[in-house]
Amino acid sequence: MEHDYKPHEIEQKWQKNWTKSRIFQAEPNERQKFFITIPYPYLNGNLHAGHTRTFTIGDVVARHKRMLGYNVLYPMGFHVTGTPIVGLAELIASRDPQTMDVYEHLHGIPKDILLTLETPENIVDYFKHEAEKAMRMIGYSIDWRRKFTTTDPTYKKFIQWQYIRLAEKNLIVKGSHPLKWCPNDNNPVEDHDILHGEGATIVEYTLIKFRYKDLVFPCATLRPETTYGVTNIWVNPNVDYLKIRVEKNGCEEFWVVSREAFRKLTFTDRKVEYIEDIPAKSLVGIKLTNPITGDIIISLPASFVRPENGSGIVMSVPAHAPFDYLALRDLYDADLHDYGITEDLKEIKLLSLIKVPEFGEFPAKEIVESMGITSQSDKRADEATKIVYRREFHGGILKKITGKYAGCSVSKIKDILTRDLISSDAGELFYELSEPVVCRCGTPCVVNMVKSQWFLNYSDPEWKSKVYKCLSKMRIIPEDYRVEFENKVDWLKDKACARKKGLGTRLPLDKEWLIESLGDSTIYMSYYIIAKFIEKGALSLEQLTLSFFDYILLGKGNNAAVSAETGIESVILEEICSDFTYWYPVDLRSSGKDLVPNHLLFFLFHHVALFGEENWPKALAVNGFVSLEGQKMSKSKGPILTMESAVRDYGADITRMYILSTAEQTQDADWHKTGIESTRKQVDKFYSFAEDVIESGKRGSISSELKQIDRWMLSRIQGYIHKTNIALDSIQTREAIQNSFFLLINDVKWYQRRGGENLLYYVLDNWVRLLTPFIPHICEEIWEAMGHKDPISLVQFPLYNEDLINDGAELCEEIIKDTLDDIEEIIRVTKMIPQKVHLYTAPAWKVSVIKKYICDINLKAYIEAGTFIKTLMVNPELRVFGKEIPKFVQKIDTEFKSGGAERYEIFDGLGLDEQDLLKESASFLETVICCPVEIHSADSPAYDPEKKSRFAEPLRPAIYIEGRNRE
RNA sequence: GCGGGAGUAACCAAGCGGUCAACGGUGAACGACUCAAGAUCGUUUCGCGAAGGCGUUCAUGGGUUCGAAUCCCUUCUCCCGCACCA
Repeated sequence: MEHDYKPHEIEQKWQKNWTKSRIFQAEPNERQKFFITIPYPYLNGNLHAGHTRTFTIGDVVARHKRMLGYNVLYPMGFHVTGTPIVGLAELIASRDPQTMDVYEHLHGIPKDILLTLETPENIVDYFKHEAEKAMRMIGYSIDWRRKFTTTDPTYKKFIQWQYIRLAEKNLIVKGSHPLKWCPNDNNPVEDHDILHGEGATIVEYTLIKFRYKDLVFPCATLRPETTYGVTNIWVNPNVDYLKIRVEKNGCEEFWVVSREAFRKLTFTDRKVEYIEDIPAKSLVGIKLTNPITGDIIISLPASFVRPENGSGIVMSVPAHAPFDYLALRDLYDADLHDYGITEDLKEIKLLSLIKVPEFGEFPAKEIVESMGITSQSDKRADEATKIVYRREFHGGILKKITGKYAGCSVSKIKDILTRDLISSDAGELFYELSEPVVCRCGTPCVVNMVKSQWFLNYSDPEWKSKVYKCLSKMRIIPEDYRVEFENKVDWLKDKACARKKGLGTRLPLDKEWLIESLGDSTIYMSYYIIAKFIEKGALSLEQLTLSFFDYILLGKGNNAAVSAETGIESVILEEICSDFTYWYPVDLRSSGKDLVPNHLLFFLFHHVALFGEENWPKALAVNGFVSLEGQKMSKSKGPILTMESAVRDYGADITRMYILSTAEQTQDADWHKTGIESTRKQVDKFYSFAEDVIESGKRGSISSELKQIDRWMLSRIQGYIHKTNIALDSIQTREAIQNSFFLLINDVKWYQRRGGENLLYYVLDNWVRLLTPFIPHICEEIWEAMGHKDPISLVQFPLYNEDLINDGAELCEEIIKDTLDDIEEIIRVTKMIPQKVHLYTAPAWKVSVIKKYICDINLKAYIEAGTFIKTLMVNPELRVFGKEIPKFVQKIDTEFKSGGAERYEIFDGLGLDEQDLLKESASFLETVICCPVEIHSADSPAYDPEKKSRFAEPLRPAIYIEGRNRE
């Protein structure tokens, strides 16, 4: 063992050693297996601090389980399908300045190599080597024989099998899908292509088709149920309206909409054609038919109607919509003869259709009146609308007027009603952006209905219910994420699963399309098992037939038939099959929390769809992100810290320990230079401790005679072993490092300070094993220096041994430490230089009061202080102290009632005299405070000039310090 | 808007009904060692205190409780996701 800790030398040595000895190459055996996977990285850049956190968590769990005796498989592959790598190749080919800068300086790619990364293939080739190199440099215990890349022809065979089988189960369907669209670029827009409107979403409206003669007046609404309460419709006299021809599913209709609405409709799944302009004025005052009630209603003018929203025509529900009520009220006294309206609008009856506890019959009217809103241009009308809508949505029940829907809650009716409206041709669906979106090219975006897309049918209720079932049986770490997963399963809708651009596998049902890249990474954990055989050349591309995968993954068919069909030797086939049976299912999939609503969800969906329940995954874990000095990382724009550069600068062990100690579980971690620097010092301390212990040559053991401090150390280390194991089991890496490192190192310091040395070797022996999952290289080095031949990576992890827990020893140390702290506090406060310290143990009467109290409370569970005092006074020996007893009882009463009695019981059980304890420790106290210490009993103090002994209490000696003033 | 989460001492960050003036780590100050520096070790780091104590704290304002950083409600602030993108 070298005198100075040189991380890189040690790390290279052990990495070579591990590779050579193949100790992380996992093969089935008689031991229990543990199959842990982490999502493989997407290779459009080097691995960074975020990967470092997630993958290191995986490695720590893998190493911990391995040391607990499990047969652990921790494999890794590379994800390259999809568009970003293609995009990156284009950017590099065109020498985009920002890209060149970020990839050269932050990803650390040498300029001459960077210039060659002009094709996706070169990029994949380069980064997969870099990624493997980085993961080897940081010491992950990965079985590298199983690596693969998602563009491997063999992998594509696997994915095709997956999609053929999904299609057979009718989980892949063809349909239309609304997309944010730039009409100028004629392309979908993603958030990074947008000038403004990033937050915009696509909102599904229902168009209610009011009719007038042969014309349709569509009104867009989010609340189709309110159609039952429509009293009129609104048109804005200052807006341009058009008559258009609309064709959908072969049916032709003529609609009246605003000019803006016409433009939007051209992008929907309808054929539309301009016929003529219609003067707005001619639309006011006409009588239309409500398509679901058959009521005849009038059209009225309103200024709040905006041509760009919906169709530019609005249906009016004055009982429930404040704007409608206001607009109607504004017209009560207006002269509408111009429009040919002669009716008295006050005659229009408000129609109430929702019952809601907070309001009476006409919520809109009530709120407008109570808020004192004056007109439709009042700014508070928006607020009133929100309030009414929210109340009605959450607590509203439909009234009788809604016919067969009466009694339904408003929050549940929308989908049902919409479906009914569509089937009766009273309504249609219409998608609109929640806020204006402008493309980078300056063009306002629209919603475009893309036709004939391939979808994964995630909204299938049966499929979902299987996922719920799977979730309910799974362990979710941390448990609070379970709700999140359940919500997301609920929220997931059908998802387009094919694309035209990028790298990937062709969709078997339609070779025009490529399988979308989130869909080709859902069950690949099973492929790791096959990959080993492909890597060693036991399987050729042609042999990977559908029946091969059926046989291996689903257990369908039989060996002889598959062997005959594929030409794979029967023995090999059997081996692959039994490997799969042994390793599957996945025992733990651990990932960053960003993958919860996508990858992890799909991982579950595809598993439950294809595999039998016995092969459904067992556990999911999620962890937080990593930021750099408070800044969010970005692969394409920086800042970024690569795994390799962190390891190069600080070493693997230090990087590993730092990234896992700085934040817990789903908390985000912030990478600070000062933080990792201090970790370096900490690891260094551990190294020198180990070195000192080894060099001293002393190997005391726990079977030799133990002193108080030894028993204390023994007990403490057991506590940390216990907590570390528990923490690692629930992937609380910070908690695990706190216990196995920081708290333990502090105790070791105290142990040595108190003169402990007998157990130093024992401590090291446990400690080094405890830390191996986190900092494996340095631990191997120390383990070897301790004289062991076998790698520590395969040695038994320390297990909790309750027999070594010694509450008494811990209590005694606590008394000493507290006494020392008290003495030091007095010295500090009085600013004196101590000449002599006198300690007084408690008088016998206080001890007997406490004993009596404990005895009584054990009998009765509750003690009333006054009664207790009376029973004490009966005893003549105690009666002598009658004056002091009430005060003392009061004190212990409050203390004990909040659970403070335990310490006394423990001490009592020791059969130890406090005098002896203090006398034993006196010499220690003397060295720390640099003056003599004398122990007295408060019962008969030889020296007590200031009567301090009266403060003595059991487990808390009184203190009197003689000192001189500081000059 | 919807859904999830967070606000703790100089900073990072645990705690999530009594053991809490609140783990641990940074940073800072002082002391020990040293010719000195670094490393290391010790002490302190909310306020007051020449006796181990007292007082005021865990975003905010209320409430529940014998007892709240911890439970419930109000308000404020911040972060994340909302999709066809990995």
